[in-house]
Amino acid sequence: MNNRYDPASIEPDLQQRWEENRAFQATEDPAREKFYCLSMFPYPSGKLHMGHVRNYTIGDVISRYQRMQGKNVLQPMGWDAFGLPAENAAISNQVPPAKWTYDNIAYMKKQLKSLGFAIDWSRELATCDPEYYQWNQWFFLRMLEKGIAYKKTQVVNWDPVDQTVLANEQVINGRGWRTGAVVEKREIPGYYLGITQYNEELLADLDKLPGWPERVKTMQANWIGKSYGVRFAFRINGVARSALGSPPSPSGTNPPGADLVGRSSPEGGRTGKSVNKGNEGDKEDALLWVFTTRADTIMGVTYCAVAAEHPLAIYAASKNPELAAFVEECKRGSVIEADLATMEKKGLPTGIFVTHPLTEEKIEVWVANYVLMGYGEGAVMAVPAHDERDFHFARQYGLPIKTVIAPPPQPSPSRGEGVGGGDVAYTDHGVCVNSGKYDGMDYETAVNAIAVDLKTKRLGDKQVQWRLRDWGISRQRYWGCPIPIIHCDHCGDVPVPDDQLPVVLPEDCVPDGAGNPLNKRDDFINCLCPKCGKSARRETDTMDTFVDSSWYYARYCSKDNNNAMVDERVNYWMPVDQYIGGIEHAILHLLYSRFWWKVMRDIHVSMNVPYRDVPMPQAQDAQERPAGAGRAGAAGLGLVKYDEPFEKLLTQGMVLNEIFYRKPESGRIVYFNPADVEIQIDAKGQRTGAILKSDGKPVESGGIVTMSKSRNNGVDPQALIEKYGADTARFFMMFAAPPEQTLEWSDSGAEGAYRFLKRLWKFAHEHHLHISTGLKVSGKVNLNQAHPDIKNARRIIHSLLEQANRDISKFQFNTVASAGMKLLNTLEGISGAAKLDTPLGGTHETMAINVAYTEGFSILLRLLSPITPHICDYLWRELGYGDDILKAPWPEPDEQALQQDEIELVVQVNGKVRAHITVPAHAGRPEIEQIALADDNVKRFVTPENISKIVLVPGRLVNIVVS
RNA sequence: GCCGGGGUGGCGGAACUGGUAGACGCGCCAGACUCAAAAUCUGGUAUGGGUGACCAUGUGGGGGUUCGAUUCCCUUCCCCGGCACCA
Repeated sequence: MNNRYDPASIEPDLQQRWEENRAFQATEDPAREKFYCLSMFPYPSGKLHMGHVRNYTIGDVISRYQRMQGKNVLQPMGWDAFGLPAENAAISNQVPPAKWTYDNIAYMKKQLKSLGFAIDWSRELATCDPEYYQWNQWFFLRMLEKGIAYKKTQVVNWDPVDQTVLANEQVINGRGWRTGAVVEKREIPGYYLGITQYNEELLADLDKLPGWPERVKTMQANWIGKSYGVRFAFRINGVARSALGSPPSPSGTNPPGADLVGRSSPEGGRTGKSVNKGNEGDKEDALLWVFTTRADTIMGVTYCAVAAEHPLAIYAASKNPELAAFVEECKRGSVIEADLATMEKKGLPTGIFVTHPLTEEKIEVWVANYVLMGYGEGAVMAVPAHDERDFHFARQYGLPIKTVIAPPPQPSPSRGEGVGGGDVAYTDHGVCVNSGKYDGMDYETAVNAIAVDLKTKRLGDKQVQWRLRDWGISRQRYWGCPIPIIHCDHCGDVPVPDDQLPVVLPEDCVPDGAGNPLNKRDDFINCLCPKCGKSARRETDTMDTFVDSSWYYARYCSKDNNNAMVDERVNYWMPVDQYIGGIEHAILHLLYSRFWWKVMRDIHVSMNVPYRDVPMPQAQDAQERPAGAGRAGAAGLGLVKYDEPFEKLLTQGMVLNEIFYRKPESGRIVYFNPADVEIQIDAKGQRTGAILKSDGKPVESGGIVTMSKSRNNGVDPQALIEKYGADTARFFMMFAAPPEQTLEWSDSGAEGAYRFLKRLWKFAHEHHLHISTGLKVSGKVNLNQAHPDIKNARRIIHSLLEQANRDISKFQFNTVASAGMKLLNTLEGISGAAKLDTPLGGTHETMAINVAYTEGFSILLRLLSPITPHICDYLWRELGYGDDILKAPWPEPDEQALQQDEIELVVQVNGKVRAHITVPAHAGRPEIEQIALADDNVKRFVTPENISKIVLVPGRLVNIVVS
């Protein structure tokens, strides 16, 4: 073998070998335990970044480890290929998004292959492929049939230049992130998915996910935002129900068509817990419904406030120009929640009064900008004494403040000043006062009593409120999955019939930046109405790309089946045993996926008849299918089993690097790539400054942050692979930090990883003969009777293995890598310690050394093989261990090797380490105490008289307590 | 404001269920090899004191429980992430 480690000469060969052997192609086998290891698929942005390398290395280490544990492992890969960057690239380069995307996929796939990931490429998919997105469309139509998908008109952010809806994240300081145009609020129609129909289950099932990080579950729970309270109504004096008309549905939490004023409970028919709708009939007073979590403060209501979009506000504005102007102003304001939080509280009285349902008092209704149309009822009861916002508003407009809650009887020592009226609202729970019959009740008692009273009057009841809104999936964008709807002047919105699917997106469009280019494609738009056959127009909106990523994990399981979305094989592989990806997807993608999966479980589709007559594609690899596979589920069953798609979740940390910059007197900050900066240090290695290599002048350090183009602190993985090879890149990524933590890039750290692999190679080269000799004579040697130095080295090796096995099962790969390094250090130490002379000496001692090398290095190679597969695979074969390390079993420690005759104990005096003693492994307490007390240094602190106690921790330490 | 996660050498990070704090690596210092440099190898490297064996201090600060605390409890400061006029 070559005496020099040259990754460039071995890695491509091994990758080719794995590919030729189809080493990582997964086949369903009910007899074997499966392990589905999934990393979040990348957006094909151009080239891999360090975050990808980290993500996929973590996944690959887990996959390869599980494989060596004997599991049937599936690790697929695909492309989240629809999305805005392709359109933006198309606009600046005048290339069709499809070409840009497919070129990027080709390049990135090459990069992934060069990293040696154990991926089953036969299952590769791209979401922009009609073979994939046809099922988005098909399933969307099923959702439409079941009422889970629906159309409604809602206020959204509208970019007037790009002529598209913007997500809230895409609006920066009230302007479009790309165009800089002032964003407008617009009411436009779109399709929505009823994720709120699943809010209860999405929340409750978080408890079924012990393998998910706590913080992700917390973030999802917060996002779903369940709160318990009371929903009740004020009678609106002198305003008839009919006067308020039929407003647009304000909130995603409500099913389409719900009536705002006196509408049904947001939980609607699902729970059957319908609240009294109040008095029916046009002549009756209309009702103003509000929701509160603090029904115990209901006696302290001094006004009501409604959102500008609330029908009552609109009604009042129609009679009052000043109010109308204010309502308009509010509507123009930002819809970003964070902005609202800091906005000044403004409001105007409507002149309309309502009747308090319990006190019959007259209460004035205000329009206030702090009330959100999208949450609850778009209207609140205001209790200034016990709510911060109401308090500020009341102060500003001189509205009355009525205290109805007093601090609880038990003195709470930490209460601040101003309790019970004064400069702040008292918002804690307490006891009702000034509340008539409710006086003296605590929070819970009061809420219950008030809810009962409201219910008796048929004006309210307890109610659960959710923060989660339905998921709007319409995008006025070209590069996405077309929504399969046809607009007909006679028949309305008509779903595209199954046998006309897929609605294929024209791939040759070059967007010009103004609106959706599909609107200019008559060949796409013009079609015939499936119902009446007259000419009609195709919907040009496309689906949110989060739709694509909501079920790709299921498609991998039956990727070659063009007749069904999923087939029986999905129930073999799913759920995903381990999902790995960035924390940035903690809410959206993971919540949407959980929702989509549950809908797949619940939608009962008869698949006895294929939806269209398409021949099954020839399976490229003639994969065997389990019996019964081929059609999704049996009639009357959901498409999939199981409640949750992802059993365990690992959220990897970001990859960071330092930023360097200069800020000229005038002008913009200039960032310099760390590769072009030289760090200056003093004699102790401490940092004194940094200079730019090119001009030798100082630059400022801006701290260590996520790698990004804008701050020019990225490191290209390609350069790393080319310089050191894939194994070094992988080793460094695993060694530098635990997977969930942030990882700071370090050039010298990568260099150190390379150095270690060179040493590993060198060791194999130097001890080639010893190892092959050891393999031949291993049966003839009992290592438990070898030289003490060898036994000692073996004990260290096996205890390192023990620790590494514990760590790898916890995904603590940094200490696994570290154990590998220690293992090599130990092996390198054997030769000196045992005075190795000739490798073929033939004495028992020499044979023992050879066998110890053979055993130790075999452990080392297998332990490291998930992290650095190339070098380990190569050396395994080269040294004669076997044909294929991929088929080798995972190493387990030898209990006998862990035994020792003598052990070292720590001797403490009053908890401070004073000596180290060596005692026989099975020494009893008297013997240990005697040896400990005989130690010279111990004697300096201990006299026989002052000993008050001796604590003995077996195998660890002796603590002598002296007075 | 609420909810999570963290504060350990010059740096990244170790420390199994309360039991030797700083493993492993980076950096730095010294030495070997070399005409020299790179590469490689050997030794050292928490801080302060001592020639040294050792001693004192030390895991953000303060307090507690314990024979013994990075680990458990209370309190406080700081950093990161998420949510936020949510009624």
